[in-house]
Amino acid sequence: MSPAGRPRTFDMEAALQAAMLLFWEQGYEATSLAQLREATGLSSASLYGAFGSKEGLFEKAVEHYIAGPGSVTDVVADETVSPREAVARLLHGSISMQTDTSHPRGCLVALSGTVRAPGAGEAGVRKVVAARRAADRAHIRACVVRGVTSGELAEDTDVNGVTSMIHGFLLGISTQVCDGTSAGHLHAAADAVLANWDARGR
Amino acid sequence: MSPAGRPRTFDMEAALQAAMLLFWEQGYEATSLAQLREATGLSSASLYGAFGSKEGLFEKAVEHYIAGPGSVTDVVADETVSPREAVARLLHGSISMQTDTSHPRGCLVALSGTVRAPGAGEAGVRKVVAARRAADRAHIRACVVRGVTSGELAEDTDVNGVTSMIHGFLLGISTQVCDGTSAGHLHAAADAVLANWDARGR
DNA sequence: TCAATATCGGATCGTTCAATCCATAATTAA
DNA sequence: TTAATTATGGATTGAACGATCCGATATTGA
Repeated sequence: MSPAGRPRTFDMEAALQAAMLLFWEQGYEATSLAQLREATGLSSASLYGAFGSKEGLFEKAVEHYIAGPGSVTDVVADETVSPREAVARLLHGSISMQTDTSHPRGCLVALSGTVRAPGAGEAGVRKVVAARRAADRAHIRACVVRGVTSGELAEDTDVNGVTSMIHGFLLGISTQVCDGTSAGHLHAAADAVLANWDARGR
Repeated sequence: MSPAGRPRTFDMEAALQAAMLLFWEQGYEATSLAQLREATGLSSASLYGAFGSKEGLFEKAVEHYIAGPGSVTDVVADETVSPREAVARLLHGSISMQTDTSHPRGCLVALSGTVRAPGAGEAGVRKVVAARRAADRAHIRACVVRGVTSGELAEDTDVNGVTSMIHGFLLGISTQVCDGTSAGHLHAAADAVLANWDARGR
């Protein structure tokens, strides 16, 4: 049943897509409501009626990102493939997505909310992206654990160490892409990380 | 010979230190001039007289950072030590510095200027930190090349790939530290990267 | 048919932003 | 001394900020 009141006329998906691209390109702080209004074609009233605040819009835009381009990292949570294969797809897939020229460079989740600002709104911005980063890390760690139990990795493998190595490289991809490092070099780097995985087999 | 005119009464080093800590903690965009005025104890006139603009102050603060805490990465440019040793000191030194609780977490250079903003000032902010990142990368690459020529690394080593792996991990340290990853896990991760280096020997 | 509800465009809110101006003070060069 | 130059504190600028208000409009449930 439709809710009472005048129905919304704008396309929510299109608005979130436009907002996502803007936040992705410029970051949360540097993106103004005036820009968001122009990009989405919405008035302040519509924007605030639908999302409550700039921070609320950012959260929804991040969710849209995670469901869209950011979904490339979902493969690492797939336990039906071997842990090495999952990590390989995670790294190579992330590189391909982040260097795709049809949208802004890098990863919105990796680049946002990495500094602490005093405003209350900042904490919320930080929380939503940090949560996704923590989830990715947890999935990587689960892969490493699976690798050890399956025998792909040595028994004495430092799980947290290998996890931090892979996750660190993953996070560093974004900055490198922003600085212009080529996809080819990054794919080779991912192979180097995976070679490390192989070298740790018993 | 002293320059003509009324001499400056404030401590330039102290002012840059205060500004550096603020930019480090909050990032360029989220740091306001009012905060910078309070932290440095200077008036707008003194600030603008000495640095010209917020962007100019940021550039000087970054130089102060590079000469101070950021100097830990200088070791990778030291050609008197073996390339593996240089990379080892780079990674472990960076982790120790970034997790030191006597100052903000992470690396100011790695966390700043990773997004493109439309304003003209943004380009300048981006330039100064991106230049340092490029320099670090070049030094890492030189180490990898030295490793190949010295025989530490195999002749068929993908130089750009290994460089991107090491640099990517280095850049990713900052985000991990901001998210609370422990120094211990990161040191173990650095060892994993270095183990990769060793495994690539011929 | 009508009250209640929710969205719309657009004007507008008070605040904060980076930056500038001004009168005064302190120094050097002539 | 005097003129030129630079730094100082403090008031102030116009613009941009995020957010809200308002009258008009469109829909639902009674």
